[in-house]
Amino acid sequence: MAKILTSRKENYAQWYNDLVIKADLAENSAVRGCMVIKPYGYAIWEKMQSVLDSKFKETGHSNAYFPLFIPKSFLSKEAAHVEGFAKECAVVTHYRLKSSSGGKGIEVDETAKLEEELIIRPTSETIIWNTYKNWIQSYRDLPLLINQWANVVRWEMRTRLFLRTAEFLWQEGHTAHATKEEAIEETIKMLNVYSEFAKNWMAIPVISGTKTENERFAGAVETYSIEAMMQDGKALQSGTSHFLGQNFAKAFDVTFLNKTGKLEHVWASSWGVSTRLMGALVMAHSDDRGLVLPPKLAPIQVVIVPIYKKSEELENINREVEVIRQKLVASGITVKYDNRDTHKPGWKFADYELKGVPLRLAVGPRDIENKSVEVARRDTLEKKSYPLEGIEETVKSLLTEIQENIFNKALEFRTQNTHTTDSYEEFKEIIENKGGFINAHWDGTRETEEKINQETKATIRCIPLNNKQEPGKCIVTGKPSSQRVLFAKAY
RNA sequence: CGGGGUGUGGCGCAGUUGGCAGCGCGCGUCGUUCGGGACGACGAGGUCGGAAGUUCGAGUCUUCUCACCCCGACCA
Repeated sequence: MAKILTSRKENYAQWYNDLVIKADLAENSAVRGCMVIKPYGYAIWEKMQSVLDSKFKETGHSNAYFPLFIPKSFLSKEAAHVEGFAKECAVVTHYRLKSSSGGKGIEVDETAKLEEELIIRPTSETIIWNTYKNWIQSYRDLPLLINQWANVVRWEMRTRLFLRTAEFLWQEGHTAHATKEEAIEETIKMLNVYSEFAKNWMAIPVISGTKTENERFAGAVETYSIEAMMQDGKALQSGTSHFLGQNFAKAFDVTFLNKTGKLEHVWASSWGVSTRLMGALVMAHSDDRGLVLPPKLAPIQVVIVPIYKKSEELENINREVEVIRQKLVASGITVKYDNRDTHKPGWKFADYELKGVPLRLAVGPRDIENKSVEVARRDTLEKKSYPLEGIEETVKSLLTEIQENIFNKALEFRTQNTHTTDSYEEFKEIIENKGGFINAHWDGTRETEEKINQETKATIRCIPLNNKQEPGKCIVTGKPSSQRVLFAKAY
């Protein structure tokens, strides 16, 4: 087999890059830091979108759309928020071009300067809260449960396909509530939507928790996240949900009359997942031969490849496969029959493995003879013949099995790479040599977290929800601690 | 923003002392092949990132410039 991917062992980062490009998920564009998401990659994103979108609808949310541009003055209304995003904003300053004086090319027309500059949204809290001000007057207008699917821009210094790009796609939910309790409940409810999605659809186990002050969203009172472990032991924050308190309501003066006729500021949440999930999906399951996709998110769940010598044989196989295909489609399975005669079977095998198609059926003269089909699993690379009779049931249960298997593999990997220690020396040694997650005691201060970060590159990923309360001593300062927190190097 | 590197057919690269722009993959046509990335023959495709300079002559030397990549600080 021609080796086309760098192996994970050789260079994990390179493997990831190779894979994203070779599997046709995305490529770098002519614009620095911005990627082109290719049809195959976008198909996966669309599946994620469609599942999440229906979950948002089920939990009572409606979609809407707010502008890409945010007046500069809006961004500065919430102090922490502007502080957090100021360094990575793209700014629109002019609205017209003109022909260059030299004759060729165009240049900015300096006479067309905007009175107020526009920020390309790094997130939409400000424009949305400015709008909510007009939508909310009474407790009867609450809760307000809105989501938007959009692109945002954060001018990142260094970018990586899907994991960190200057422009990325995401959804951002923005809700307004009458009480603090309700807003917190919403924040956690959506965090749970994310964690269930990660587990049940992406087949990635995640740890839900709260962020420390250092890692908190700019403008939030509390940030919750789901953290996943990648195959190199690093953590990937895969979704966030923020309890915003009354910060934005106060900044944008969003008030409502409660039942007793008293004017109050509303309580808020915001939550989002992005195309970064694509990166998580790639890095959680894939191997040196290519992508491994969970059946529930695979654009093609089953590919059928005909094996033949002469064209009469192909006609025969075509007829046979059409029957199989219809049975599978009737069972709700996404099937592709690839009978292109421009590529050989071996080439197709390798290509669909690279693209992570969960199951591959091969149908040749031998199979027709034996009334069987050769089925190859992408996750285990196992090949086996199954009777044609009842193939749709076989495929269905294999797909279920693959979905479970890759989740279990990811869970097993995480378990094996999660450590517990009470010694800072050991902590350093683990981070340095083994990687993975570490549960350790921490005194709760920003200083200690920063010290650990500087000395080891590890950060506190989260304080897990429903964490076991367990008195101990901070691994650095020895000060008392009531629980262990989750440390790891992160993307 | 600091450090390092690279720009030559679609992609990956070679190009010696300055002397006819090459190789592999891919692409096209034809034939033989087809149960794990087939092979042969023929063929198409490049103002060598850009500008200026040195020279009889520049992919190669000089100056300037642009772009991208990698490593760090920052970040979902």
